[in-house]
Amino acid sequence: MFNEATFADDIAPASVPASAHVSGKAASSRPAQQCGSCSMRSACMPQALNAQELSRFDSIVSATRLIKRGDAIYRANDPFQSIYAIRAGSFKTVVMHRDGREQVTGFHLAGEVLGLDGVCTESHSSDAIAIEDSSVCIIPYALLESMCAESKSLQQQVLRMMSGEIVRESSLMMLLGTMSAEQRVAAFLLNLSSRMKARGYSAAEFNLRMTREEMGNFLGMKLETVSRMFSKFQREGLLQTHGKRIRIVNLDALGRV
Amino acid sequence: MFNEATFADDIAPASVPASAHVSGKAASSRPAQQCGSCSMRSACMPQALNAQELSRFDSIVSATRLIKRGDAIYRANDPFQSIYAIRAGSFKTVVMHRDGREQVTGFHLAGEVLGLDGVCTESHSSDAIAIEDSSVCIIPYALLESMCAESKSLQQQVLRMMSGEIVRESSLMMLLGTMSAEQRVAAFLLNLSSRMKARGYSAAEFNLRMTREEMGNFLGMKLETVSRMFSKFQREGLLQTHGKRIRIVNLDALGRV
DNA sequence: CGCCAGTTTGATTTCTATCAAGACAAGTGG
DNA sequence: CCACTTGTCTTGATAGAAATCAAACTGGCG
Repeated sequence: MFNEATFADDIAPASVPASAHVSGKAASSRPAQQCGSCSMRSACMPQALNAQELSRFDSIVSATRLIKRGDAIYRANDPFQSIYAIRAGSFKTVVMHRDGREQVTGFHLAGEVLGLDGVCTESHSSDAIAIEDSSVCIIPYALLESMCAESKSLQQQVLRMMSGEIVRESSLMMLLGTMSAEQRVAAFLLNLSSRMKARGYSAAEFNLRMTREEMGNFLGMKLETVSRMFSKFQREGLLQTHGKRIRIVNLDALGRV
Repeated sequence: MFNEATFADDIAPASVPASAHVSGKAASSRPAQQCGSCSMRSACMPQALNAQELSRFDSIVSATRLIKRGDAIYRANDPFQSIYAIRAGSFKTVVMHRDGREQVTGFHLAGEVLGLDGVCTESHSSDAIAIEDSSVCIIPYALLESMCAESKSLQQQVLRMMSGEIVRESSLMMLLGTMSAEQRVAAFLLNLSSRMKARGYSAAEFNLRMTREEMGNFLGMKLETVSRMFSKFQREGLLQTHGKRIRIVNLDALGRV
């Protein structure tokens, strides 16, 4: 049975009562929800829109879709038609090399938008794969583009999102290009911590949704190295781990690594 | 004396007669040129515009600016006001870590656009530094944004450019995250080769504008390693180097590394 | 001509990958 | 309920790649 992800095992944010989530239905596509009543609204794309724009925006968000763990919203070379706002759950985006090696280019949480890589060539250049049962809002790009021409604030929002993605990727290049394995893992944990916090969850204690191998593919190292770094931080008293359960004991020290 | 970069030491493309370049003047800012008569037009931003849009676009390109080797167009944390189209020359973009380590996030040639990282926070997140004497067109972002609201083709062009930058950076993450030093250097040379070719220069023989250290900072390795890989390719008969002068002897084999 | 930034090359160290084995937890089916 | 599978994670031993340290070479330029 499909259960919409609710971070039930993390410390829930006060602003997201469990009832705000739609109870699971196995259908893979459902009518759109209203952005105005979505629990992710403040973190999501239409944050900058006024009431009138919001209702217009609602009308172009055609549907939501449930994605099971391991399934893809889109894959590399799929024709580009829509972008996707994450309503609930988490995803990884992956670029593949012909020889099979893969690089995870990001982990994405609720409120974030996926698929902007497709604008440039009208086909996607990465896979977007759910790392837990998740749901997304489907935003047809052609309609979004049209509405951008009319709404300056939406246009600005889309451009800002794209630019933000560019900046995010630059800092990942910095991580991959200049940091040691130890520093990369620390930076990864801190980044995740602050994003969980921004969503109302505890910054110190949360569950990782990805495996050690996926982390390694993201951080440019092998899963064994990720594991060793976790053990190291634990020995040094910066961290407690129990499988995917993470507890950051000393956030400052982790930042100084 | 300032000499506007003309790749005079590379094999010149037939479509760019030397006279197309403005002769050097030490002034750092000059009136804008007309995009319609610019030798970079086909490779540059306004490629998608019709005559009327082009003239409107010309009017928002306020000026061109000469940048000497080593000087920056903008630096991290500078307020974001304009984006810059490279008329001639080459740049590197660099993100700095507090501890002084730097990651080169890209090398940029004529026709490419710099500064889109600033849209998201209204301040730049990287430095853009000329690696040879260069010139850029200044495109005030506020005006560009306004014109985007009116010209669908310009809006699309800007969105495509941004998306292209996202894709470019993803593939760089792949390079940094999964490839050996040897493969990175090979990929770098091939990439540069194809970009030189796209500009009408020889794909096989060109001058590097950056130092070994800058390449290393880009490729996530030390300058000595870059040098060793060059020597290795040379021993294997894939490449001939003489300082910054590069001659790719076996392009296919370089692609199979 | 000599200086200097940039480059090449060699010797050694350090870090991470690789290979291998075992631990652990969750889930399955008998 | 238990044996068993399976996927994930941890840990250790070793190999391999790149960094570091050091020295010498090159070519351009004042």
